[in-house]
Amino acid sequence: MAKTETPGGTKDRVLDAALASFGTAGYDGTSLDDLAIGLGIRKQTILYHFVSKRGLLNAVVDRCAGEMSSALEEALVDDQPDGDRVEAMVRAVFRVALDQPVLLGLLREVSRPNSPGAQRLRGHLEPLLARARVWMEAEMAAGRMRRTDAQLLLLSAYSTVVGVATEIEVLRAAGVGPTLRPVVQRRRELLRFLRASVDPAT
Amino acid sequence: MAKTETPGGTKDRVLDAALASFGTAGYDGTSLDDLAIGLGIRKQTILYHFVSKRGLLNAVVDRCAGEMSSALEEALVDDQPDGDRVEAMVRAVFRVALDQPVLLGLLREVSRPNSPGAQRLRGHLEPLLARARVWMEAEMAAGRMRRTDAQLLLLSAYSTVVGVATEIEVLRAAGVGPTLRPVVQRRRELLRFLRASVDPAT
DNA sequence: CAGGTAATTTACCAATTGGTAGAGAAGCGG
DNA sequence: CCGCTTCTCTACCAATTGGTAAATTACCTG
Repeated sequence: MAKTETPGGTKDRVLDAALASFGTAGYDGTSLDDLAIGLGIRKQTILYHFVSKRGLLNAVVDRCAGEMSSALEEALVDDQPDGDRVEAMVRAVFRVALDQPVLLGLLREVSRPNSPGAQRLRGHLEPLLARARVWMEAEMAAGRMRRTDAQLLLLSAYSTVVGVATEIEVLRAAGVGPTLRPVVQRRRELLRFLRASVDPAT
Repeated sequence: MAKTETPGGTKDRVLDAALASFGTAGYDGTSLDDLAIGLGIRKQTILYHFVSKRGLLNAVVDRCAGEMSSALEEALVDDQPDGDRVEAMVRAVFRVALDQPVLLGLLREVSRPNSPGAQRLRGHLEPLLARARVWMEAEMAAGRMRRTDAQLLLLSAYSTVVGVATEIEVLRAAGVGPTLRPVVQRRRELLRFLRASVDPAT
């Protein structure tokens, strides 16, 4: 029967609130009671839908990883076959970061080793990373990309992107308004860095 | 009188353990009871020395910020007057990161906005950042450095450095041994990035 | 030895936490 | 109207949490 989960339903509202709370207050800093009160419902309703707090985190991680993945897939598909795929992906990720900053907050929270949900996130990201690594190695073999450690480069780019979320908040705290400029500048820098790491001419 | 705090004393042992726990399990994920048990003492002993959990966090942050600051000061002082100060500072920070990875873990934990201790960390870092900004702006005015937004550049470099801590752990989780190579490579990349951002010729 | 101070401990406590058990609602097909 | 499923609620609980109060020990000094 596969009920298509009305977006206005309780389950989705809980997911939204949980994403925001996990991303800002952290997993341990989030209490199911507070979460429920904020939604005007009772804690048991949350537990009914997600069994346990851990289950809720898993659901949030699954959903975010899904959104991020499909954003990347999209960027790879409807782009010109041999256009700058790297740039397309970076732009896609930054677009997500701007549309839903909380998502990067969660990514940051959950990408800490020993964090609950870290393993699950890896499960989602690993196939993506594997594909990217294979592609990069093919490019390097074909001489279209400078020889370098693909995994390290990817990890570096990843941490840079996640770092953006933090920076935006830190800048805001430092009095630099929530303008677009820092993000755009950061994206430009990251692209320059990636091109430099990738350019076979160097 | 200023008792010079014997390094083997209980207070320092608590600080060490708290640093490790806050940096890996997070502030909320750390319980005073567990901390005490791990040290073979009672929780009240911790509270006697640091009044409250928050006080303990503040003490840990103070100590770490102090170590980081003095490492930076040292790099700036005993270096050649107009040698590559940027490189000296980067090397200093990476040295700290390698000697005490937990320290970067705490930095990461505490640099999350809305985190307890974030404000205190800012209090320590702000004067450093201000000095660096002033220096950079002077360099730019003298034409020895490319015109760019000093604050953004510093923030970018900062988040990159903090990202290293995570990466090391993630790599280890991914099966890449705790070798020096990733760190060295990352440092090289960061330096290249900084030079590119700074080079007036570009 | 007296006595004060610093350090650590035992004994409790109120509040919060994630979670269980079960009772009502609400809607729906027969 | 009945029975079934889905969803939400009230009631309760055991465990853990940070923290207070006071007793105890260790140590130093006069």
